[in-house]
Formats: sequence, structure tokens, C-alpha cells
Amino acid sequence: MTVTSSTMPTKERILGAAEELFARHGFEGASLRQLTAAAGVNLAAVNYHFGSKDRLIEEVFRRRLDQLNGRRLAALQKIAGDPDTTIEDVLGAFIVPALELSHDGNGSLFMRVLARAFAEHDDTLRKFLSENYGHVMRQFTAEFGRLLPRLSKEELYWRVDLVTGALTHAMSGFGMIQRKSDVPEHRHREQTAEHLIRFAAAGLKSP
Amino acid sequence: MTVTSSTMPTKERILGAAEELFARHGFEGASLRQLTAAAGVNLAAVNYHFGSKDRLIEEVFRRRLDQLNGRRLAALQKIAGDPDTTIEDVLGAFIVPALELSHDGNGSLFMRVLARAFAEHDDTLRKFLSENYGHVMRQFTAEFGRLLPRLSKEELYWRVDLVTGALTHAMSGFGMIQRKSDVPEHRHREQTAEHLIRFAAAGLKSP
DNA sequence: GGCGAAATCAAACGATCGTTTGAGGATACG
DNA sequence: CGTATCCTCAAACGATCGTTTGATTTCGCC
Repeated sequence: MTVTSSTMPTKERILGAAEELFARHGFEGASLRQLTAAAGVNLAAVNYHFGSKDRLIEEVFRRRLDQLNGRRLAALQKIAGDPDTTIEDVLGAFIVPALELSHDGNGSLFMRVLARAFAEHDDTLRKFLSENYGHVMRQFTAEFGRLLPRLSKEELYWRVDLVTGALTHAMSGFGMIQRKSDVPEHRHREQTAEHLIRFAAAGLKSP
Repeated sequence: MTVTSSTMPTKERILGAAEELFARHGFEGASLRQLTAAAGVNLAAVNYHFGSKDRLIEEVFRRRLDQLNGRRLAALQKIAGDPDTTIEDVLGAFIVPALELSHDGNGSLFMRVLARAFAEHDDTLRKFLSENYGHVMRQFTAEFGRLLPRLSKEELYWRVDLVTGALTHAMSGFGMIQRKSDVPEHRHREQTAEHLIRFAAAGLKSP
């Protein structure tokens, strides 16, 4: 199951095992001893390479979020402000990069880690996420606002928040997003994106 | 902040403090020593009254979910099968009882506990929830299916799942559902219910 | 008032937690 | 070859975890 091969450098082996165990057992539930055992490295390696468990948690987020939000913003830049752009386009820019995560390594597990971060009301973690990646949500919200001009600011925040909840829930794999064996991976991803976009667009545009 | 007064019996004081600390720090993050200290009872009282920490967690769920899902099902029975019933009515039967929870005690914190349970992929806890309360979601899904007959079973499950995600996210208070000081509590609850119902209905009915 | 069950208490149990230490091995460079 | 730097390792640190024990107090009831 683990994607941490013995040929990888120690740091990445730790990050891979951490992502998997944090997704499976939570940040407090996964111990450094389980984690280093799964990664096949010495217990002290975590504190040597990352300084502490908390910094390791941050690094798990940074590695994926830099890539994920980079792609999201790149996709948004291409369409933002364009008069032909639809709500569905903006939702696609937000959703598709997240679904693509499930491609490389155990990136799909990361969405579960992200869902846990939402559930944790830990201030340190929330502050870290808000400071480093809050601007992404702000840019997407601004573009939604441009496309839904008759919504009050309050209404807009409400709906974006509900969309976030639905997508986080769905993409972290609680739902029944199970690919059937006769459907190729990329086609399944397209269908998933269509489902999510159609649902979210209807909610955003609701009268 | 705690609703555990010194006049309450020990068992309920523990349950109240547990609900608050589980919401704030998670099931693994909240220790029995913090918990019993907050409740003002002896450390051994948890194991005496509940047997173990895991059984205490289950009892926290049981206490609220019996009440919450009882009201949900009662509201659903009144309208299920009726030809005049709308999607909005069914959503109201699901949502309003949850919003009413925030009235008694620290019931609002329980929605955060519930959100954590979704994030935990712990098998024991999921099995407990599924066995004891799975029939509620099944009945609501059946009624949605009756009102959306042209949806395939797969489509229906998809949308109900997305609605669940949005509502769990919103009701556990991640969002900006902050009552303004000039709005009375009951009016704020009505407005919140309207927001949630309108959004979810649009998503369910999307073409 | 006295007896037995129920409840509370301080204290300790072994296990596990994140972190630190200091010695030893690997590696690159003069 | 020697040495300086990066890395790994087994072992131990003190703290905290859930749970158990056995004595003590509280309470209902004859």
C-alpha cells in the first residue's frame, strides 16, 4: 500500500508514510514510532530532518498544497475576468487539480488529511493554513462574486462555504466515489468532476 | 462555558465535559485527566461509570443522536409519501432538528463532534454509527428518491452524499454562521435553515 | 443506628508518547 | 589518507496516557 520505496531518500519516505498514517489515524492518533517503522527509518530521523512532529505535519501540507493551489490558481488565471467564463469553468479550476492529485503517489490520501485539518480546530494548524493558502480561496470567491453579481456578500460567503464543505467531504472519499472496474481511471475522474461541478453550480446559482 | 454544574449527577457531568473536549481536541486529543478535571470529578469515575473511554465516546453519541434522529424521523413520517411534499420539506425535516440542538446545553458542540466522527476513519466508531443510525439516512434517501424519480440510484446516492457533506460542514460551525447581535436566536436559526435548504434543494434538483 | 451497596478517592500500574543524547557509520573533498 | 560533515542508530529521558486497585466515604433501607 505504501508508496515509500527503499530507494527514496529518508525525508521523502517519512513524508509519504506520514501522509498515509495521518489520513488513517489522525495527527494525534499516528505516533512517530508507527510512522518511522512504516517508513523503514530510525525513530530519531523525524526530529533530525524536521525538528518536531508539528513541523512534519506542516511539511506534509506544504508539499501537496504548494502544488495543488499552484495548479488551481494557474487554471483560474486563464479564465478570470473573461466575459465568456461560466460558474462551471471556475468550479472546474478548483476541482480538477484536486482530483488529479489522486494520480501521483498516494496523493488521494492527502484529501483525507485535508478533511481532518478542517475537523481539527487546532489554532496553530488553522493559522498556518490560513496564512499560507487563504489567498487562494479569496481569489476564487472574488471570481464567483463577479459571476453572481446579484448576491450579497453574505450570501456569497455562505454558498462558497457550503460548496467547500460538499467538495471536501466528497473528495476525501467518504462518499461512494468508487471507480467501477470497467471504467478507465481518467474517465472516472471526468465523471466525478462532472458530478461535483453540476451539483455545486446548481447550489451557487440557486434563486 | 461548560454546562456541567456541580449539582448534576456525576455521569452527566462527565458526558457534558466530554462533549466539549471531544469537539475541541478530538477523541484522542482529549485525555481523561483533562476531561475529569473539567467535569470536577475523580479520574476513576469514567471507568467506573462507563467502563472505558471508548464506551464513553459511544455514550456521547448515543445521548444526542437518539434525540436528534428521533426528531428527524418524526418530522419525516409526517410528510413521507404525501403527494404535496417537496424536496424542501424533506430537507427541513433533516436540518431543523439539528439546528435546534444548539438550544439545549452545549448541543451545538455536538455537531462538531459529529464532524470529527466523519473525519475519523476508525472502523469501530463507523460501525457503531452505521448500525445504530444508518436507517435514518436510508429513509431520507428513499424519500428523496421518490421525489426525484428520474434520477438513477447512483446519481441519487451521489447527491445525497454531497448534501450531507455540505450540511455537516456548515452545521459544525466551520463556516461563518455567526449570529449578529441584533438578530434574535430563533430568527437566526430560521435564516440558517433557509440558506441550507435552498442550497441543498438546488443541488439535489440540478438538471 | 447499623448494615450493605453504590460511589468517590488518592495512588499506582504498565504502556506509550515526543524528544534528546552520544556514539558510530557513511560520504565528499582536500 | 585524513578529516569534516551529514546522517543513522540504539538507548534513554521525563511526561502523559488509559486503566486498575484497595481503602474510604456516602447513601438508601430495614
